[in-house]
Amino acid sequence: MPKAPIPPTRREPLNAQRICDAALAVIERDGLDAFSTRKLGAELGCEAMSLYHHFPSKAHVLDALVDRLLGELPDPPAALSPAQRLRVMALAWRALAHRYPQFAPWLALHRWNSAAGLTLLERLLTCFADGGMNTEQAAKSLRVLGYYVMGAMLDETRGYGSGASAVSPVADEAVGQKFVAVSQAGEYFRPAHFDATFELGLGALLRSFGLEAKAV
Amino acid sequence: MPKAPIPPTRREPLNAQRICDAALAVIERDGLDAFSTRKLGAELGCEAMSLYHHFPSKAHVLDALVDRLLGELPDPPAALSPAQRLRVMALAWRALAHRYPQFAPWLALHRWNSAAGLTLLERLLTCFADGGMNTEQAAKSLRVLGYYVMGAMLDETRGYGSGASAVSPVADEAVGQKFVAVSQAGEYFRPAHFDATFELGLGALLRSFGLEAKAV
DNA sequence: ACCTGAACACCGTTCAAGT
DNA sequence: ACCTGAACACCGTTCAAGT
Repeated sequence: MPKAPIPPTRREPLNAQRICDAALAVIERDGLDAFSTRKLGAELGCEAMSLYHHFPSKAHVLDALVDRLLGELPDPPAALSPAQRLRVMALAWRALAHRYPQFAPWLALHRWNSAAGLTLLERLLTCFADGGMNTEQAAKSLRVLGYYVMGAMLDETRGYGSGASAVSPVADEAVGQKFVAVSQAGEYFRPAHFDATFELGLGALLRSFGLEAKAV
Repeated sequence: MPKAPIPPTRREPLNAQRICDAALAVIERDGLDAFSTRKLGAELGCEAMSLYHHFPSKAHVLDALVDRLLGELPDPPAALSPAQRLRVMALAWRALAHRYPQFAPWLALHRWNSAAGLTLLERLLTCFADGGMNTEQAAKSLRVLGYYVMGAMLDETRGYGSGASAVSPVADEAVGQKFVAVSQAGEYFRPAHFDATFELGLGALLRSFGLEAKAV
């Protein structure tokens, strides 16, 4: 007589892909600070310790997530000018932060020294070189553009949830009375203005690079 | 007969100032992630719980630190042009991150909705207004400049210690072989070039704002 | 008023054991 | 090979108690 079939409640075996999917879901649902190996295990129907068979640490899971998201970024068509290609990549990079606002801080602050990150850096540096820059100009311009996009990603998303706001904020009424300029400017700090504001700085920086338009 | 004097080992009573001093010392010594209320208590020679008599939570201690550091930022002389005043404030803000690199992530990501923060925002917005901008232009330009400075602060300091680098970095030799442009650019990513790189973007953004020079 | 100690509900990770 | 359960060394914070 054959053995009884395994109970139907027996779940799929774990793998890196499923763990990453679940991690991103937990982070976007509960926030990055509340993300723990134990909670991730519960989400997957296993013990937290089972994860260590697929990743050496919690940080490795988050890094795998970064690599996956970086790998999704587009390679802009070569027909575009260098400045246009840089614009496309900057906007796609920023868009990732808006798609995963809770994960954004890890995404933005992570160094691009993984394979996917280095591939992107190479691609970006090529844009500057194609625009006529030498190595030094390209490296510094890349850094400048990176500072700007990274700061925007963090500033635009931190309001969404993860609690980096002051613990003892000044009450809104007091702001209106004592900080008139801030109070009036507040309207333009809202999400409705994010795209236009980002474009303002992005355009200024790209123009300042003086990249030669590539013949199409 | 009078009571015996209190033993000389009895320490100073706690106060907010001493707690903040110790917190900053612990953070810069051990890193922001390793900063805990228990460790702060040990540094001060008291139980972790004693801190709660002076601050309602650990986050409040860190916020008090932000407020103190923001309060140290200079108010540039009115004789300077609006663009020059903005430059002075941007550099002073960035300099704080370099003075306290471990604390920099909290400093940079914290919203300026405390009294000290709002005072600074008011001062910055006044520069844009003095340069001829209306409320909308001033608000958006402030945001743009903030993105840039914030990103630079984080990017320049994260290498110093708190471990936001990839957990599985590509080995240096492999970078040299497979990512030639990145490898060559690496020289210009070093701290020796931080000031010049930051100036590149700062100058570009300030010029793009088209602020009128104020007669001196 | 100021501080303590035990306790609660969590963490990430190690280790020996199970199947 | 893959997963588990107990355990270790931590967290932030609550609470009742001490002086």
